[in-house]
Amino acid sequence: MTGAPAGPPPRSRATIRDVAALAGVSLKTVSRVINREPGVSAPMAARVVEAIERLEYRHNLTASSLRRADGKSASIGVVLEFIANPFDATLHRAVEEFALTRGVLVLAGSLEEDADRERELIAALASRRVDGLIIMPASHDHSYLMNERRAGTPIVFVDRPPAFFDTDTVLTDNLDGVRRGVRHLISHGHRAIGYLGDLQTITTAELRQQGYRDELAAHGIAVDERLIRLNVRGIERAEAAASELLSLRPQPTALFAGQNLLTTGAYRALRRMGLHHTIALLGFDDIPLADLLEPGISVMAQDAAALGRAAAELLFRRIDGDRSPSIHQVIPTRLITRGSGEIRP
Amino acid sequence: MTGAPAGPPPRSRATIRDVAALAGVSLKTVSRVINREPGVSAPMAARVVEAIERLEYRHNLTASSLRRADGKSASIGVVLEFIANPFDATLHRAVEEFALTRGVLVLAGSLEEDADRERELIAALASRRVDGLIIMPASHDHSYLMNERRAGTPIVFVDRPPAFFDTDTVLTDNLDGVRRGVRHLISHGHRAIGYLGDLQTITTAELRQQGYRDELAAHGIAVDERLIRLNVRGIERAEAAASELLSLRPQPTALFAGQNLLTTGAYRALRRMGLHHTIALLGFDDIPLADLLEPGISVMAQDAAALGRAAAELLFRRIDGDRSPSIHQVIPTRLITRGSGEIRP
DNA sequence: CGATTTCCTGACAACGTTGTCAAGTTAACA
DNA sequence: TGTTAACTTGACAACGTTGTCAGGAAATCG
Repeated sequence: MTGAPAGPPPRSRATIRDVAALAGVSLKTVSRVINREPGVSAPMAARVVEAIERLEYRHNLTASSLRRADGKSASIGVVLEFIANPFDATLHRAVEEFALTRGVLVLAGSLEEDADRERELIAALASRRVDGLIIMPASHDHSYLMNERRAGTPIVFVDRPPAFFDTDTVLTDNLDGVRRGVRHLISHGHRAIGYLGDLQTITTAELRQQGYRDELAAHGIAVDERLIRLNVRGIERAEAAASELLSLRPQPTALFAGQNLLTTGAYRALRRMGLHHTIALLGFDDIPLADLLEPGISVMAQDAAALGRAAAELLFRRIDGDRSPSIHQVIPTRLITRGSGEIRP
Repeated sequence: MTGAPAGPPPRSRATIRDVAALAGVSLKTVSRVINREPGVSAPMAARVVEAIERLEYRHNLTASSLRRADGKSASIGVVLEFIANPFDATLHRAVEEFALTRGVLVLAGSLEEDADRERELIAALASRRVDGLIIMPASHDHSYLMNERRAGTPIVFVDRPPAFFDTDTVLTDNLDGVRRGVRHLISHGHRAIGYLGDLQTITTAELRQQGYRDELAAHGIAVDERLIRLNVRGIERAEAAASELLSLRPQPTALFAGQNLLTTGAYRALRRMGLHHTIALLGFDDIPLADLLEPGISVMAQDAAALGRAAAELLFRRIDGDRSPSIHQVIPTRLITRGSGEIRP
C-alpha cells in the first residue's frame, strides 16, 4: 500500500529532440534510426540508440502518422453488436490476431442494436483516422459511409450486409444454413416445426426466417403462421415464446431457433416442461457446452473465427491498395448433430 | 457487385484550413466552433457549421491531441489474457461501456500467457499515447512499467496482481473464494477432494491452490499430494487429469477445479466415466449454461463485469488527476449451487 | 463624451514527427 | 589527379490542430 502513483504531475516524455540533443546529432538522424532508414553510419546509429535507451524514449505514433506521407495510424476499428457475446468475441479475436501480425491495433466497440450509436462510434473511429473499418451493422442505411470511403478508409461488412452502400462483405450463408437445418428436421419426420426469430430489423434474422419458409415450401409443407414467433430477443423472452408454441394443440414436434440466445431459451422451456427428450430442437449458431447437455443441442454452427479472419484479410488487402470491385465472401455453416435435432416425432 | 471500392486513390479529407477558406474565416475561429469554445458570434458560427457540412469535414483527433495542452488521446488500452474467453470478454465489455460515457475508445489485445507479447503490446499502446492502461498481466516482473508511469500514464491491474511494481489493482478474492468453495464441499461430507490447477506461473492459480491447502488444513484434513494436479491448461488436459484422479484408489469423492476450462474438462471426465451423479464437482469461475446440465455445475462465480467496471472507474479517476496512494480493490466471489457441488460421498 | 471593459476575431507559433533538398565527405572511376 | 558517383548528415518546412496574444469593435461606465 505504498503510494507509488502519488507524487507531482509527471514530466512529459522525451522527444526525438531530446534524443538528438543527447546524442549530438540532428533530429532527422534520430528519425532515420527509429524508422530503420538506410544511410546512417554504424557509430552514429549506436550513439542514437544509446540516447534512446538512456532517455527511455518512446516513439510517438500520433505525431508520426500525422506527418507521414501515407498517414497510416496502424490501427483499425471493429464495430460489433456486443463484444461480450461469444460469437462477436471470437470474431473480434480473429481480427485482432490477424492485425497483430501487421503491428496494427484494434479499436472495438459495441452497438447493441442502436443505429445512432453506430454512427457515433464510426465517427469516433474516423476522427482517430483508423486505417480501416470492420462493421457488424445495426442501422439500415449506410449511405452515410460514403464520405469515409471518399476519404479512403476501406470498409468491410461482416455477418450482416450493408444497405444502400456497396462494399466488401463477409457473411454467413444464412439462407442455406437455415434451409439445411430445417431439411434435417424434415428428414427426421417433422412437419410441424416451430420457429423463433430475432428482431426483424436485423437483416440476417429476416434471411433466416425466409430460409425456414423456403425450405418448408420446397417440401410442400404449408407454413402455419401460429408456429412462428418473430422479434424475440434474449433468453427470457425466447423461453416464454417457446413455451407458448409448445402449449399449442396440435403441438409442434420440433423447434428451430434462429439465434443462439433463442436456442438457449427454447432449451430452457423444453427442460422446464419435461419435453427435451420428446420435441426436437435445432439452433442456428453454436453454443458453448451444448454437447454436454442431455440431450446435446444440435446446431447449424457459424464459423465466427473464419468470418473474422476473412474480414481482416480482405480489409488489409484494401489497406494495401487493392482497388478492385467489391468482394462478397460467404462462409458456410456446419450441421453439428448432438441429439436434440435427431429426435423423431 | 458493382465496383464501388474501385477507382482512383481518393483525395484526402478536408481540414480546418479548407473549412476556414470556404467560410471566409480564420483557422482559429473554426477551431473554436469545433471545440465549442465560447466567444464566437452566432452568424459566424453558422457559416462555419455550414462549411463543415458542405465539406464533410471530420475532426482529426490525432492532430488535435498532439497540439492540445493535456495531450489526451481519448483512448485507453486494455491488455487481456484472451479476448474471446467469456470472462475476459465480459470484463472488456464493462470497461468499454464505462469508457463510452466519456467518449473514450478502447484498444484491446490478447496476451495468451506470453510475457514478451505483454511488453510489445504495452509498447504499442504507449506509442499511441493511450491515456491509461488496464492490464491483466502474463509476465512476472512489471518494473518495466516504471517509465510509462513516469510519463504519466495511469495503470490499473485487473484480475492478477503486478510484481515488483506498485499500482492500483482490482482483484477477485481468490483465496477466500476457493476456501469457501472447499468448505462447501467439506460441509457436505467430503474429505478426499481432488484439485485441478492452472499454470503455476499464474499468480491467481497459485493463490487458489493455496486456498485449497489452507482450507483443508483449517479442518484438520491432511493434504494428499496425489490428489493435486497442477499446471493443467485447457479442456483436454483437464479431462485427462481428472480421469487420472478418478482412477485412484481410494477414489476422491469430490473435485475442485481452479479455472473454468478445467471445470469443463473435469465435467467431461465425470460424464465419460458415468460418475457425474456420484462424485461432487465445484468449479472456480462460472460457465455459461452450467445450470442446464444434469446435474448443474456448482461454482464459485467471479464477477467479471464488476472487475471491469471497478478497473475502469479507478483508471478514469487517475486520468482525471487523482494522485492519492494506490488503491487495492477486492471483488468477492459468489457460491452458486446447482447440484454438482452438493453431491454427498 | 471619453475611458474602460468586454466581446470577437485572427496572426502566429508550437505540438513531435517525417519528407525534401542541399551540402559535405568519402569512394570509385578514367 | 581530376571528375563523378555514392554515401552521410542536417536545415527546414510541413502534417492538422490548438494555445497565446494582440487588435479592433461594441458595450458599459462615470
